[in-house]
Amino acid sequence: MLTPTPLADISHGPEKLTPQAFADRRQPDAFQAPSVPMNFARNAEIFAEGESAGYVYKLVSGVVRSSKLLSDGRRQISAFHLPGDMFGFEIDDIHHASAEAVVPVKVVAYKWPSLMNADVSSGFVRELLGRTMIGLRQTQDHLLLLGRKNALERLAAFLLEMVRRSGSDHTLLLAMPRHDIADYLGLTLETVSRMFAELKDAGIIELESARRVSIRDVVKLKAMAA
Amino acid sequence: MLTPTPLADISHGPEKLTPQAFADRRQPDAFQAPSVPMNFARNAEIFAEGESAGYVYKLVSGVVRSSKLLSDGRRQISAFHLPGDMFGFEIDDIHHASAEAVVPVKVVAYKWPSLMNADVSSGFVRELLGRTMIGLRQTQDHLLLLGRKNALERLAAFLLEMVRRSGSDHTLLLAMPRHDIADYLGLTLETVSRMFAELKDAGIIELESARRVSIRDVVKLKAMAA
DNA sequence: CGACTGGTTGACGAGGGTCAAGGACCGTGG
DNA sequence: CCACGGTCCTTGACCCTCGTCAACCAGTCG
Repeated sequence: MLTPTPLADISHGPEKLTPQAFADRRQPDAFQAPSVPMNFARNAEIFAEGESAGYVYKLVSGVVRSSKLLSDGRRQISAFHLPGDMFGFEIDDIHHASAEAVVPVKVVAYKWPSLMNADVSSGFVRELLGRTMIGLRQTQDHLLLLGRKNALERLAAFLLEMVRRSGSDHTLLLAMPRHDIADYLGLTLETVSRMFAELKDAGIIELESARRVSIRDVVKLKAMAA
Repeated sequence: MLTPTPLADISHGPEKLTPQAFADRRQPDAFQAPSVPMNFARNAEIFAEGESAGYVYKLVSGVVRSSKLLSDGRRQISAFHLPGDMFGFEIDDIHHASAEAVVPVKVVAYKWPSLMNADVSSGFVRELLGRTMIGLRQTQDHLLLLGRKNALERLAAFLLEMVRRSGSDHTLLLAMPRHDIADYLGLTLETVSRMFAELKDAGIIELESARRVSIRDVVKLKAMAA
């Protein structure tokens, strides 16, 4: 069930995975404490689809993507997690999506006591219910985007979501490459790139670099998001 | 906890909303009981997006669709609810999707005590968390379908989902029209119709009528669903 | 019988995917 | 210092899947 550890590209991350963090990751039982801090390098896998779900994660810093794969490699990213978000909780101890670090990431892992276990504190269950409900609502909004919006509307909605969640007013530093944005929006990276160009040509955004976006006209952007 | 119930009542009869049922629907406060039985006619609105959420519903018989609309009328159905399912619970007392009866429907409504209210029983919160988590997982699976599968794969997956959830082995009575299937799968009704024809021509299904589907080759159907 | 809802099928075109080439921007090493 | 390799991004040409528009058919109800 536990897949072999693939940390091929640790070297690309500015922040290396320490031996201790590496050990934590696959054998977190070594810790007796209720919460375990962990670090992951860029593109490192936090957990994989199908793996048994022994821990819940709270993101401290960085960005995480949750995704599902089809057998032929098609991928759908269901969410980007930002600091403060929790992820990885499941009802049946099996992860039904995988989670990877988009950039170097710090998390805190909590032992996950099979959800319906009676000795889980009521307050914790309530907190989790709130977070799960919010996640469900966001996912339903995303269904509408994937099922019914065109490419330009999808990118506009994505930029607005990122502005809102990152708390910045009109300048945005995207943590993820075009390929991840494409897999989040149900498009190809080429189409995402073309839509960026279209928004730029319309004077709605400015691209200081591929990852650094300035929103020049939020009103028009909201109008495009449908 | 999860009460399994026989498949939907799919009679097409235009069972009118009785005056009492209509009153229940908009002023359920008239009832003092903790649970209120209600009936809804085909296509009747159970609650609308944006409405305040005073009740949670448990489906007794029939089929319900949950959907969201864009301002120009594009619609995405996020789920079909079958008997035993619960729907309509929200974290902030505002419905973020609308719910309508696909066929004549019987539900039981429970007063919804602002979720984070301390006097909600812990058992109820746990039950709700379980159902919400299952809903979240199904919605994430649907993201993958909408973002990455083609028309034929979508219809195949839909038919398999309906077979599985209705508990039937290989004959299926679809409660919903092509238009609803299309809005669930992110397609047009014409494309849905063409994909039905394609599956029929391939000998994988048989169409005794538009709503009555026999699965002839489940293995091939599963292979098509990707 | 006619009106209405729901479903099928065909012709056509557009939106976005595919394939390919090339540019920008790294960090590393000669 | 520049060359090199790798990753990421952009842009163009072409084409295919699915949406649009329209006609027609099947049931059902009044």
